[in-house]
Amino acid sequence: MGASKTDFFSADQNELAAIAKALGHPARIAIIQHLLKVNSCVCNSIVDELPLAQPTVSQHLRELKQAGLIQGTVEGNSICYCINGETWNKFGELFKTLFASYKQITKCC
Amino acid sequence: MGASKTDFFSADQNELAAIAKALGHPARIAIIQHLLKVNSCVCNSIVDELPLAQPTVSQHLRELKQAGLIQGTVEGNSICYCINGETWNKFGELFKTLFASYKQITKCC
DNA sequence: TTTTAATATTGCAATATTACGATAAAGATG
DNA sequence: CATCTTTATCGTAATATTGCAATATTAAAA
Repeated sequence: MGASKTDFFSADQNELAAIAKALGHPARIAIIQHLLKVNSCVCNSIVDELPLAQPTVSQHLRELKQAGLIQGTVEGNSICYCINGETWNKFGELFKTLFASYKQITKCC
Repeated sequence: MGASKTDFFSADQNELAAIAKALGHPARIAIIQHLLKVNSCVCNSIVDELPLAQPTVSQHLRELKQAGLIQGTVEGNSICYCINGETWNKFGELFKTLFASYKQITKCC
């Protein structure tokens, strides 16, 4: 019907899916890559980095924040964003585990 | 407008986003985890593993296939699915690189 | 050849996402 | 205080996703 049946999946599965979903848009990948590149808190500049209007960027930032991937701190009349190190590393482990749990199948139909 | 402005982002960013998007649903995470667990080709059983109707599962399988994460081979009157090892490892590297490129910030606003 | 089994496709309804103009909010600056 | 700057929120339109019943497809089995 349009709404995901999240109740029928494990918390684990829903969490992984939620992070992946948050990363599932090129604008949000671009934001993350920018924050990783400058490796510090960034105020103003994010909107200028993207080919999107300010309200749209603000919306993407909120989604990344809700997923726990980034954090924003009020600094005067602007807001500084950066990667949320704690959750970033935690999520990195989750994905690492997921991808690493594949054992090359030698024989397959 | 509803449609992502993919044209304005790099191929790199769109690819990462596309994989993340494919993994951005608990049912698809569940399918992937199941395939990783059994570590072989699986015909029939995927529908039974999920709390979803057969057409819905078929749709999720198609999305995972289109993203390149899994592959399906016709085997008699059924179809065997498994992780696509080549692309799986490639995507694993992409995510590993993304998550590893974070250097812990000691001082942040 | 009819039936059965497994999977895909179609069509549709409900909901979510994406994008942006307009506007609000909140602090800085003159 | 008036204004500017920066960011968030609201409202809304366009499009995408999710889910399933009904149906089609394909090959095995009887």
